[in-house]
Amino acid sequence: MQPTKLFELLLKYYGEQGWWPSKTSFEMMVGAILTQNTSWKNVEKSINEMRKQGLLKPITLAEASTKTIAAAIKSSGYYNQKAERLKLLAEHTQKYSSLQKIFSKPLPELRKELLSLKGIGPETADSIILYAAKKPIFVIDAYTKRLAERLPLTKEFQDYNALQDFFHKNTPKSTQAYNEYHALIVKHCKEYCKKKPLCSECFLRKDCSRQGLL
DNA sequence: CCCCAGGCGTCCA
DNA sequence: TGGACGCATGGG
Repeated sequence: MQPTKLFELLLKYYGEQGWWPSKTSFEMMVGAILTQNTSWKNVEKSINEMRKQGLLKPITLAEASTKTIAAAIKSSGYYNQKAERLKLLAEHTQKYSSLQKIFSKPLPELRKELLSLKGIGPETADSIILYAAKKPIFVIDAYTKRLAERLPLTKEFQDYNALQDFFHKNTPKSTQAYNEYHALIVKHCKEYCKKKPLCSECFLRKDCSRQGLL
């Protein structure tokens, strides 16, 4: 099946998702770190607690102790690691006068800079580039790999870069489309891709076989 | 009791 | 370069 066709089907079925759920770019970045290998439900609690304590701004977060931060984000798990990494992110942001200055860099340079920060790997960097900096990059996560493997969409699903290249080469480059596409994959997988037996119940399979796309 | 959740850094062959 | 492992809470 073509990636553009999959996008069309998901969009028609679920409608627009309007990601990322956050009020500011910095809050988005905080959420991106907190949600690493962690359910979004647990992250929401942490974000709310951080908001309550005024920790969602670079200035206050950079000045808070890791102990304070860790206590606030406890529900997200790995709280000692994540507290340190959030603090480093806040301090890095503070070094520039604003996030806008960081985000205005060319995409490859921005990606390299994000990847140099402790706790920001490929997925987190790409999420930030897409949802906070609003530049066109396709985010690969566990859901995307799973869907690509189970449909199957392609054989290039083992390696992060290979799967990302596959999407980049086979879809029109669009921030808005990539934003929706990734959100739709997550939405879909949360409902249908948790356990393998459910895959046969997935509406994509019915549509695909009906249209001879599998 | 188990497994999983919108990963990443480190270590080791 | 790639596979194992630690990190840790909350829900099913």
